[in-house]
Amino acid sequence: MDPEILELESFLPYRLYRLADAVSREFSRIYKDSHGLTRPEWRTLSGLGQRGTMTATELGEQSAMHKTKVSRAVAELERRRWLIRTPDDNDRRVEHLRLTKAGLAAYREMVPLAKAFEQALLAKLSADERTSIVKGVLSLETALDRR
Amino acid sequence: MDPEILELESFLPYRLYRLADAVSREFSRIYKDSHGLTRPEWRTLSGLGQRGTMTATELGEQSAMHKTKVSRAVAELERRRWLIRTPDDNDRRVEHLRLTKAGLAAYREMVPLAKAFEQALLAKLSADERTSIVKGVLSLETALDRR
DNA sequence: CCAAACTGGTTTCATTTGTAACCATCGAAA
DNA sequence: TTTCGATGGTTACAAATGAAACCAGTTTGG
Repeated sequence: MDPEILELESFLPYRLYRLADAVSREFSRIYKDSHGLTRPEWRTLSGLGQRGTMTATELGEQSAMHKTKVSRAVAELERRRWLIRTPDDNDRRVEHLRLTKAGLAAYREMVPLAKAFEQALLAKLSADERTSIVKGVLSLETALDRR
Repeated sequence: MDPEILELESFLPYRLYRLADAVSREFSRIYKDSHGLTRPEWRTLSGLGQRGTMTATELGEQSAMHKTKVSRAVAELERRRWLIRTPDDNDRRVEHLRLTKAGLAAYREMVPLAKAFEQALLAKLSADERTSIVKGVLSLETALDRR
């Protein structure tokens, strides 16, 4: 392998990014086409749907989003009346977020679609390949965590 | 597994995206910190460094970028005098792009860093895990291609 | 008790991006 | 040859993003 040349097509960071981008783009149709949500909005909805109540900071940690993204996503979901904020009793900087009935309804509507999407994706792989991708992703995740 | 709830942390599209994002962010320091390049600019440089001469369309195909990204990246690299355009003899819409000496120098400087980055990343994994990630990514790539 | 450092969250501003419209030019078909 | 649809590439505009400044409230250390 020529050390002067980098073969982009086989360069792992590039392949990973391109793959994730393609998958994410495809998946985004579920929340974008149906409800016009952005990715941060979807993640916020999803996080609150899953956990019930969270603060903005917690949301950011759970869904790997910068706090400005969280802030804007929360504002938009609030505007839609899909979530409400309740001030924290002890710390007046903090607000607890949770979905309204409408927000929860939207979440519940999309969850099966999301799961179906993932299933369909994995269904294109052999059992062996499924093991590989899950294992490979996990190992890279943990490798990145400790550093 | 509760069918009403989606566990974001174990949802493959999310994990894939987060992983690629983290890796890409880390990697971007190589071209951003040293030369202030954006990702599309880096990919353009990289594509031309690897292949020698390409048209904008070919660049877009090779590096999975939308043509507006290519167009802007090419314009910027041209402004830096890192690449030059030569009109095609037969088709006057087409231009062939190639790196100048300065562009090539920058490319040659970054290639070893890029390779070292990839090596360092893979070095954190066991041989088994390395096989998994490569195999898993490949299988998903081909799964997405045929559709 | 008070200043200084810190934290949760928002806003501002510049940059990046995506979509669509656009301008050539080309190729095929009438 | 003229017309019309496709193609290579750029541009305009709106929306999404990131960095840094910011505000309010909280904790810590002197």
